[in-house]
Amino acid sequence: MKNKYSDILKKLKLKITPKRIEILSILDRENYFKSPEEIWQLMKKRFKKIGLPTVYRNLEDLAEGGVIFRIIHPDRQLYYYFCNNKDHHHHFVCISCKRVSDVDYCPEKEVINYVSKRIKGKIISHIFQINGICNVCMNIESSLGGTK
Amino acid sequence: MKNKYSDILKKLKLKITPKRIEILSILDRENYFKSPEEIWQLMKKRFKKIGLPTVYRNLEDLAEGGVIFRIIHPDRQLYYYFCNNKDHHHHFVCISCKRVSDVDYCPEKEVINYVSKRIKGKIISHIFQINGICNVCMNIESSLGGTK
DNA sequence: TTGTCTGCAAATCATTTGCAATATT
DNA sequence: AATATTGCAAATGATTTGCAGACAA
Repeated sequence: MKNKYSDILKKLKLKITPKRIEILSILDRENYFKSPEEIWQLMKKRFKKIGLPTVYRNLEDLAEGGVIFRIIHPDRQLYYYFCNNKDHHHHFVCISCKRVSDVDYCPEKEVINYVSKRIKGKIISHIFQINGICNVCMNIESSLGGTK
Repeated sequence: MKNKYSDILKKLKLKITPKRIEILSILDRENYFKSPEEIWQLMKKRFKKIGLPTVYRNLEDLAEGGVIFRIIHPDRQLYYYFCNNKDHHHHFVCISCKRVSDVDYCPEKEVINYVSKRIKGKIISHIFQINGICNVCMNIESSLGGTK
């Protein structure tokens, strides 16, 4: 299990430090997106002296390496999410519980033509994120009773 | 022409102030996304004493009302864009010159099924933005000569 | 008039940076 | 040993807030 994260770091040419392993492990543990601050709090359980900048720097490096993903949030704050899905994909984000689900569909191919023909431009990247309510939260909601 | 903006503000139940008119006019003038700071600089030409918070507050209100759009940018900074397109649509953003072009295609319908069947969730909103190089910038680029 | 909008000054707060000490390879 | 990583303290900088005066309806 530890090897999984070591391999990831090795591929990114990042040194294998216990803190990086722990960050990946924390994010991999649950399908929720997390803020640097939250991750820092969890890290402090194991590393008494860890600094918040370390968390920020590592999250940034990992996201840059494409190993974790940034979640777009109105908070004007960064959130991160790890998933094992190696193929290009997108995310469904529950705005209630922060759970993330992979969406194995990418709209890029639908607009390549549009962009090249009509806009005569070249696509470099794209952002696609679906926000909503996950099934768990929908059930909670409905069990709270509520036509109103 | 002035009526266009007044009507917009009226619909949003916002008071019709010269500053709001000017913000809309500035954003409507060119197809570029702009930061609050940039807009503020432009505003100061007419309103000597205008404060930056006024710009922030109004941009936020207008975006909330769906009249202007937020552009997602790695700067961790807000940018705004105005377009006359009333139908639901998305944007192609030139990362070189900040020009925005409308994309009259929405991927939501492609994933409604996916989300309801496989994730069993409910979509509330979605974000789709295409980043690239516009035709103007591509031509500049290629005229700079460049196999390398 | 009445509630909204604005300017100003100050606060907030997530994120970043510099640098010396430490850990990884 | 050589280089990358980290902790700490301090800086940064976009955005927000409180409040009293000004303005739109």
